[in-house]
Amino acid sequence: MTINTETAQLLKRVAAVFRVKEGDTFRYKAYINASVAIDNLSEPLVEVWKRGGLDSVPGIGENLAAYLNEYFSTGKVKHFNSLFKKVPSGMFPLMTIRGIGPITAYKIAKKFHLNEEKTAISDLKEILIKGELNKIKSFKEKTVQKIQKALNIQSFGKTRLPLYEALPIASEFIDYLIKSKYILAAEPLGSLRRKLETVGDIDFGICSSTPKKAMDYALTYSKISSVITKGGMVSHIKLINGLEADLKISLPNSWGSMLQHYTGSKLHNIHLRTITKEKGLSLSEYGITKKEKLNHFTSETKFYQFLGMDYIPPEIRENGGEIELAQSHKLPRLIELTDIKGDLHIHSDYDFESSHDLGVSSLSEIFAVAEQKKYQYVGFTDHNPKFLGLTENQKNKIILDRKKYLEAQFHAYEKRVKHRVIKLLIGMEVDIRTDGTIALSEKSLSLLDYAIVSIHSSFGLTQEENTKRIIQALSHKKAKILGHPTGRTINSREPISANWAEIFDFCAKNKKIIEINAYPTRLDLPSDLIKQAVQKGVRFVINTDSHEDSQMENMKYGVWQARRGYAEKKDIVNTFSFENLRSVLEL
DNA sequence: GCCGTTTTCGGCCCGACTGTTTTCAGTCG
Repeated sequence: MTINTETAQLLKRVAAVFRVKEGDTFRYKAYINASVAIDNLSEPLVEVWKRGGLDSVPGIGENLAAYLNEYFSTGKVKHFNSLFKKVPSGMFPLMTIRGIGPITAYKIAKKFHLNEEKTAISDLKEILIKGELNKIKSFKEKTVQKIQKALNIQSFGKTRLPLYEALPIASEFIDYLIKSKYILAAEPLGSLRRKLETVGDIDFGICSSTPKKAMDYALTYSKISSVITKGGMVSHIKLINGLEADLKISLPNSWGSMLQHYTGSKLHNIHLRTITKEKGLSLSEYGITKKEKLNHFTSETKFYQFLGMDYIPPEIRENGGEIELAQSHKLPRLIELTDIKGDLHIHSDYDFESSHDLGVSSLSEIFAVAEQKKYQYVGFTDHNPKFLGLTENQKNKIILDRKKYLEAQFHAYEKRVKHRVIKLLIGMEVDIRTDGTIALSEKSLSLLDYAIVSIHSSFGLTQEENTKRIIQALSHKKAKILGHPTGRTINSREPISANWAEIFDFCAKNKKIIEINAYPTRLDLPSDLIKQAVQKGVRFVINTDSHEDSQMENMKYGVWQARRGYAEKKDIVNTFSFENLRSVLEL
């Protein structure tokens, strides 16, 4: 479990205690909001804490910042622990079951003395087998059945699905939906539409003039394993791969409002409604109510216009200041996939045994894809030779041979194409060693157009050590780009600890470029950090880190990530013409 | 507990769905 999931869960538990013991629904909501905000954060909260930025997280104020400070310093919060003593601990695991909230969980845990977290779920199963759950007043047959059903389909410890796994699942369902004559349009909503790095479940919006027929059609999709709830306009299902999905139907005249509503984020919508409520407006998935008249919207653009705002792209609807920017017409013009003019991090098929993780596609295969994408340049950056047994001269010869190999293929390509030639850059991805030196000699470096420097080992150094090694590595004049900066891999490796503000300041001052690595399991930098770096005037390059030609399609993931970080075309160097790029790389 | 262009008190998004209810509570997103 990541630090953010863990912290979000802690606050959710505190919220539950306020709900059941104090009856304090507002404090409950405050804790829930903070919990949601933390869960949506792409940067580990502990890193935010280290740089003193806790209160910049929406939903975290003075008090929560103090509690979290205690939590990260000592590993516990005394105030929270005294609250937890007021309830049986067994209620907390029960809350992870769909349909069981704080109140139901408390009733069950209290009645059956479920005081152990570890056994609470199995205890509940036993209670159900004995048929004793209806001993609780207000628990009739249907409630018992509902809990039984939820337990049967519960997938415990489920992790959020990476975006690249969720997207094809969603596309396949959408393809099915739009085949129906009753369905006019269908879109994935929620975190998938906002292009979050991981998604918890998938929401689908369905536009139809005949909702009942549309819903019946949708629910006959062959890959649905169970229908959890079924309503006229909303149903909740589980797909055979275990993923849960919500289906929401909208009439055509309110399609825009519905897209807006279910795209969220939750905190974006809450903030939007809070500030418009003061002007006598009430917002819902059906439209905007003003003076008791409901105004319908067929598009989101019209919806935001009615509120006096510019259209806010889904990728930044995270309650991070975008609403105020839209009100003052100062939203950034986010980078688009079509702005991209090249890819500077591709692994070639040059086979040298002393490297690792070689590419498999030839230059002509890579250039064929680049041609389709109308790229103007491609940069090859294989890993540096790593064998300890090699002398510097031997390594240098490898670099030279590789250069000749790529140039020979390039000349062959040049002869074939007459009209427009894609430019070739020969770089290398060079390790940043623990001590901050880079793993290639001056002589070898001089053979390269540029070096991407990346951390591939010793991820566990302290914040100070990592900051120092990165800045030192980037200080070399050939080191133009910091590759996959945090080293994180989604759902598997935590990012390294580093003082990013200091690194960003260094990069802005010394014109070093930070990579937004588009490889779907990396998506590195996280969007929160991109946003900070953009504010400091740092420039980025969006690279696919491709090891075969098909992976060049991953560029879109990097662009989405950049958009989530408020990056514009001018912030991304591989939107530049080749001449401007040359000047940025000092070639 | 959070938050602020009617700020340091007094509010706190909105609706669907379900179940146990004759008007509402709980959960979810």
